[in-house]
Formats: sequence, C-alpha cells, structure tokens
Amino acid sequence: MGHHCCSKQKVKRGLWSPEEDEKLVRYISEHGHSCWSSVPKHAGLQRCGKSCRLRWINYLRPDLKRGTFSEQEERTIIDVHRILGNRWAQIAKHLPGRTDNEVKNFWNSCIKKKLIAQGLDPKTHNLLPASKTLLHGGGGGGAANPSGNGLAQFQSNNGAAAAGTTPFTISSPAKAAAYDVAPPAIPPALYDVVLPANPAGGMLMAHDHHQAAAAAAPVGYPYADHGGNGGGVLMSFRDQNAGVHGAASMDFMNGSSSSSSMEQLGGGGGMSSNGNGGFSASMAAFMDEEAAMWATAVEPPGMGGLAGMDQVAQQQQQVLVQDAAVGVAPTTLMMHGGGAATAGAMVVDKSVEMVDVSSAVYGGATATAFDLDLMVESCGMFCGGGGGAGAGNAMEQLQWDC
DNA sequence: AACAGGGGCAACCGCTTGCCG
DNA sequence: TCGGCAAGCGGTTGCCCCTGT
Repeated sequence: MGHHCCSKQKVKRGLWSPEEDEKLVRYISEHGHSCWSSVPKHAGLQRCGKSCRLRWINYLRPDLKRGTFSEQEERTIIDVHRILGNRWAQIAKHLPGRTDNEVKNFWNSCIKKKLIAQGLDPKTHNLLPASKTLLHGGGGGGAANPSGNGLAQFQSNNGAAAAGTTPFTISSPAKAAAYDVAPPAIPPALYDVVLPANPAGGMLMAHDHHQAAAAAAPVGYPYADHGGNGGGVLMSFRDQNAGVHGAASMDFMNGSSSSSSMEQLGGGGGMSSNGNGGFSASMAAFMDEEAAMWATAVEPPGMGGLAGMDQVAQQQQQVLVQDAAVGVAPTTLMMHGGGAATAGAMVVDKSVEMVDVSSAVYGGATATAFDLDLMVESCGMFCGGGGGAGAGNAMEQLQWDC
C-alpha cells in the first residue's frame, strides 16, 4: 500500500538508486521544493512527493552531517530528551546537521540500550524499578513497605547500606559492575546519610560533591562528570559542604534545609517539608508534570502529602533547580554547568525518589553549548511565565527559538 | 564456507497540524 | 466555520550488513 497521497499513480518504493538521488538533487537545487507533490513529476521521478521529501530531508540535504555521533552530541541528545521526551524533531534542532530520523535511530539503537544497561529508564532517565529494588540489597522488598516508595524501602534497609549495599552502589557511575556486586570502595560514612525522622517520608536525595573523586565516573558514562568537577554520584543524601558549593543541602525528612536555595525557588512561597513528607504549594508545583516542569504554582488536589507525591511519581519528569549561589531570580529554572565557580546545581527529580545530578555533573567549566541554550530558554520561559497558574505550555515555550 | 541472529539504518505508515479557499 | 490538501512528525517495518557459530 502506497501513500494515500499517491495511491492513484504507480510509484516506486524502497531504496533510492543513485540515479534517483541525482534527479532529485538536481531538481531541488534548481527549483527548490515549493510543493513536494509536484516535485516527482517535474523531476522525472516515479516516487510520491512524500517519499521525495523524506529522501531530501533525511539524506540528500547538503547541510547534513553524516557519520557517527560525537560524545557531545550524545550528551546533548540525552539532555534534551530528558526534557522533551521523544520529540525527535525538537531534539534534532539542537544538533546541527542531524535529522530527527537520525537522532531517533541513534537513540533507539544506541543510547537507549546504554541507559538501560546502566539501570536507567530511557523514558524518564531515572532508575528503573528493578534497579531501585536492588538498592535494598534484595532484602525486605516493597511488600513490607506500606508507602511503596523507594525511600521508605531504602529506610528499611539502612543496615544494609552500612554493610556495603548502599544506594550509591547502583547510582554510582561505576555501576557498570552490575548490580549484584559490591559497590566501589567508597566508605559509607562519607555519604552523610540523613536518616528520615518519619518512615513514611518519601524522598531520596542526592548530590554529593564531597566525595567526587572517590566516585569518579568512567569514561563514556553518560552521566559522567565532564567538567572535571568530580561528582558522578547520582544519589546521596546531603551535600556535606553546601557552604562551599552553594548547593542545596536539604533534609526533607526532617523538614530543614541548610541552604536557602530551595526556599528561594518558590518565589516567596518557599519550600518546606515536614515529617509527613508534605510540600508547600510552590514545591508541589515543581513536582507536577508540565506545570511542575515549568512553573505553575498550583497545587493539584490531593497533592498535599505523600499520596500526592506518589501520584506525581507516576509522571517522572525532572526539574532542574537553580542553585541559590548563582543568584538568579526565584522561579528561574536553569540547567547549568555546575562548575567550581558556580557551584553545583541541584537537580531535583520530581519522581521524588532520587535527585538526578546528571546535568550538574555534565557541564562543569566546560558546559556544553546546549546547556547554554537551554539555560537561556529555561530562564526565558520562567521569567516570562511569571510562575502563575497561567504560565503557558512549557514545551511550547521551550521550543520558542527552534 | 555457510548459516543464523542481531544491529543499524533507510524508508514507510498513519496521525496531527497548519494553511487556504 | 468547515473541509481539503500538504507538510510535519513519531512510530514502525524491512532490508542489508556484520559478526558469531
């Protein structure tokens, strides 16, 4: 069955011959493609216009960059995909010379498998459920956990953490060592795990610049610290040196924060947490899918406590939280390098199960061009959005310059 | 050397969106 | 406002090539 647009005529399908390519290139070069449906006719091709268009866009365009993807392109794809999802055309716009089809194929054939191999869900970029389970050393299990969230499960296994099967085992870039083996030689005590006061609390925190060197990521690891800033640990509980890094040091379980960064996020509303895992409206807004993504300060019904957080966890999306030390206005969302000068950004995963510092450790002093672009975009959309309930569609805003 | 299986990539399919009469 | 058409886009398929047995 051919395309509906060309079902009336006999058209050739399948791979393009060099002669066909030549005809199409010659025609487009001379006449352009004002109307694709008329291109095959005028170019002397027995193809439908749609096929011609695809061939031109995906293969014959002179500005296409062929060949394998660079490491930076790969990181860019992962970064943008984390935010946009499978919007290949939008992702491709961040990669000059690459087509959406190419990006899509590269994702499906390569990146996707890498992420899965690393225990990350390629859709959400968070730990796969199976991997989360492994955090608990296989002991206990969710069945014994009434709240059903990852942290509570982890809490029930604090002893195991001390024994070596810490959550850092899986989140460490060194997790290539499979999940059934002992973690890298990182002294558990160095992680300053903040034990929640309330077993029902549900947040797994991350970001430990303190032990960056010990958890150095292997080359090629997507979440490696490309900025030479150390890091590489995807999960921990508290930045031990927030005063130096300027990173948020939060103890959600105890409802305190040793840094003001998160409190600034809410634009006055601030962020608070109590022993029951409740969040203020401003933080709840960050936790919501689109609104949370790009700032709608509305607390959905039933979002008040852990139950609400669990709901949000169904729609895993990540919010990048601006570091207080950078001094950007409240409700400004940024992805930045996290270099020594700017300190590490805290990246809060709205799944509320862990904090993803991947973007923070990406950049360092050598933040990618994408980081900068997205930074501008993100700032723009936030500043423009005003943080009110009427803030527009986040995705649309993200694409405003595409 | 022959074959099977898997991976990568080009192309297709069908739905959505935008434009225009 | 509505319908038709073309383009855009994401998901899927199928072919080709490489690698392992």
